[in-house]
Amino acid sequence: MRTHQLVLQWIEGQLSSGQLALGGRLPAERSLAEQLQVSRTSVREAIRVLEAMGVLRAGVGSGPEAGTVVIADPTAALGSALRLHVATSHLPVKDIVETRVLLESWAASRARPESPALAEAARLLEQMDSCAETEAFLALDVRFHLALAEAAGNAVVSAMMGSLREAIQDYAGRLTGNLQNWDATAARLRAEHRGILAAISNHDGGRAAQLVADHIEGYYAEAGVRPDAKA
Amino acid sequence: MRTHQLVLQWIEGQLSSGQLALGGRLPAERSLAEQLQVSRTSVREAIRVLEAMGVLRAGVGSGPEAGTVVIADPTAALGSALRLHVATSHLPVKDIVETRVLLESWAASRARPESPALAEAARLLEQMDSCAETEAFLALDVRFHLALAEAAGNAVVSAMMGSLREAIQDYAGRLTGNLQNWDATAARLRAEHRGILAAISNHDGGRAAQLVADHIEGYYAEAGVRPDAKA
DNA sequence: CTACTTGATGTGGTTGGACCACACGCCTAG
DNA sequence: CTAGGCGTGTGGTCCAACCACATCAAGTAG
Repeated sequence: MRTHQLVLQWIEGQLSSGQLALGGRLPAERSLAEQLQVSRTSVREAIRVLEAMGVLRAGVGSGPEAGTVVIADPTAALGSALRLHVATSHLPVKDIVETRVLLESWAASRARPESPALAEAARLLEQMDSCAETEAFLALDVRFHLALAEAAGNAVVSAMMGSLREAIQDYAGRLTGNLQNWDATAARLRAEHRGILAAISNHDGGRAAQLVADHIEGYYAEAGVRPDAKA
Repeated sequence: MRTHQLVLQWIEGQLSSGQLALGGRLPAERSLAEQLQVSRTSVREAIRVLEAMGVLRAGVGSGPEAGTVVIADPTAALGSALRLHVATSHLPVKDIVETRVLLESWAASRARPESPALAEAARLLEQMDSCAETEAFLALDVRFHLALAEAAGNAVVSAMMGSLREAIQDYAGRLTGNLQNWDATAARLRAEHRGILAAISNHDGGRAAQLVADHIEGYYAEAGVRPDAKA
C-alpha cells in the first residue's frame, strides 16, 4: 500500500463515517501529516487526487475561504476523466453522443412539470430569444440542457450528463463552424426547445423523450458528425 | 495556474496529439521535471491525478513493466469518483440504482446476439450453475452483467455501468445478508439470467430491457432497499 | 475615539536534495 | 557455460526550507 493511498483511505473513512461532511474543513496539511505519521508530500498527493475528483477544494491564505474544505462536484471528476479517455481514443465520440441521447431522453421523460429546474429552463429559453451572439447562445443552451436533466431529480444522471457535455465541449465547439447558416439553425433550436418544454408540461414524457433525441441527433448530424468520428 | 496543472496540460496535449498513445511510456519523472522546468514533486502530483483517473500506471524497477505507461481504465476513475461522492451523501444510492437500471436496460435492448461478449455471458452463466458459494456466485454475476453491457458496443455505457457497480459494491454486499433464503434467490437469478439471454437471442430487445429492469429492481427490493436509503 | 497602517500568524504552493526498495541486465568468478 | 553479484535506472518517500497569499490584531496617526 502506497503512503498516499493510506491518506486517501483515512479521508474516505472520515467522509463515510460523517465526521467530515460537506463544507467541513480538513486539518492543515502539516498537522494531518503529523497525525497520520506520514510526510506532507504524501498528504498533498492524496489531496490532489481528491481535488481532481471534485471532493476537496484547497484555498491558500487565511480565513473562511482558506484551507482544504469538502465540496461536492461530481461533474468535474467524471468530466475530466471522460475527456482524458476520449483523448486516448479509448472512448469514441460517437459513444459519448449516444450515451448523452440516452440519458437526456430519459431525463426528459421523467422531468416533473412542477420542478423548479424546469422553471429555470423556461427562463433560460427567454434569454436565448434576445441573444444574438453565437457563443452566448451556446452557453445558455448548455445551461438549458442541464436544467432539463435536473428536473428529472436524479443526481447521478445530472452529473453524468454534465460530464459528457464537458468531455466533448471543445469538440462540439469546433463543429459549430461547420454550420452553413447559424441564424436558421438557432431558430430551429429555439423552436425545438419550446416543443420539449411543452411536451413536459403536458405530462407527455414519451413525446418529450423523442423530441430530445431528435434535437440532439439532429444538431450533430447537421454539424457533420460521422459515426466513426474521433476527437 | 498551479504547477502540477501545467504538467497535466502537457500530458493531455501529448495524448490528444497522439504523440503519447496507449501503452506508451512517459519520460522518467526526473527527466520530465527538467524538460518542463518544474520540480519533480509537481510532476508526481500530476501523475498521481492521472493514475487515479485510470490513464497512467506507475511501476518501479527496470524493464518493460517499469516506468509510467499509458493505460485505459475509465471504469476506475468513474467508480472511485462516484464512490466518494456517495460517501459524502451527495449521490443517493437510489439514484445510482435507478441509473444502473436505465443503462443496463438500454444495453440489453441494444445487445447484438452475435457479439462475442454475449457468448462470454453465456459461458459465465454455465459456471454459475455449478457454483455453490455465495461469494463466487456474486463475482460471476458481476462479470455477467458487465459482459451484457459490452454486448451493446458502447464503451461509455460499459464504463459507466462498471463504475456504478463498483461505487455501490460494498453496499450491495451488505444487502446480501438481508436475504432470507439465498438458495432460492440464486435459483431465481439464474432463471432470470437465462430469460434475458433468450430474449436477446430472439432479437427481442424490448423484452430483454424489461427483463433486465425487473431483474435488478427485484433484487434490490428483495434485499430491502428503501427509496431513501443511504450508503 | 476613529481610521489607517503594519506586522505576526497560519494556510497552501513549490522547490531541491537526499535516501530507499525494486527490477533488470551486464559482467565476472567459478 | 553457468551462477552469482553488482551497477544502473526506475518510482516511492521523506525532509527542510522558502514563497505568496489572506486574515487578524496590535499599534499608530489623525
